[in-house]
Amino acid sequence: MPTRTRVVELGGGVCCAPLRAAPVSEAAAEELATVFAALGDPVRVRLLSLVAAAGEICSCDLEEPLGRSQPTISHHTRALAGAGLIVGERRGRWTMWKVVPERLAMLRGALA
Amino acid sequence: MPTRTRVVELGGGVCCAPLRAAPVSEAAAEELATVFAALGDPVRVRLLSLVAAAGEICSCDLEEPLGRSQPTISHHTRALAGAGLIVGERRGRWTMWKVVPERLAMLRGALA
DNA sequence: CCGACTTATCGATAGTTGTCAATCTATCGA
DNA sequence: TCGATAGATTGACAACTATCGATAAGTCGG
Repeated sequence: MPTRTRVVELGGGVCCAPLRAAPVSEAAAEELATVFAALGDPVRVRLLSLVAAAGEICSCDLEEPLGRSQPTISHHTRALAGAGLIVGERRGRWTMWKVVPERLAMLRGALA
Repeated sequence: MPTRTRVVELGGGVCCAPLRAAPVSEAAAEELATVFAALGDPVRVRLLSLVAAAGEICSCDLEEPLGRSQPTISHHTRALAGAGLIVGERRGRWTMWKVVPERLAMLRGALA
């Protein structure tokens, strides 16, 4: 059984409306919670921050600043990518990661 | 051992600067992750949404819409309150919950 | 093709968490 | 004081997760 990736819908999702506007549906809550859960780990918060600050960065340049092993870095990038917060592009030996600004905007919208 | 409340600093916290501006410190990441983790459960997302939409609501009026037992509701309100996202005020037999708008604004700021 | 390198996956483990039943504490009405 | 009600706490259990070592898969340089 694979590592339960929980990839969520991008763009066409059910959520975006502010939480306070009206009680959110179960489906929207599920999607929002998945994305928030992806940010619910300090290593991933810093990872996302590193990616955002760099604009583009490869996995190999994340190990040292985050102080985690290579498999653990892979685990976290996978989690953030599954939540749609970052995307990776394979470029030769490297996987270059970038943030998905619309995804962050979606979260801000939900918190508005 | 108590249920590891993980109450985070309110107001005087280390975070608020946008994630993308610069790699976030470990302390700031820890605080942000704690708050995001509190939102990383669909029941809590809907709970927060109910509180926000109602402006003020007691625990007893959360059980039915959320479809969870009373102890579970208490567990979730505790988690959200520990993250500073809601505050409860004991009023006679009831505990009335309200959202903490500044806390949501802090998260939006981090995602900006 | 071979060795070095980058990333992904697997397996194991320790720690965390969501859930409920049972129980306790506190408040209100009569 | 007594019974009813609201909420918190405890204990237990299943599910999930963060972490690493080992290994596999793919890519580049020579």
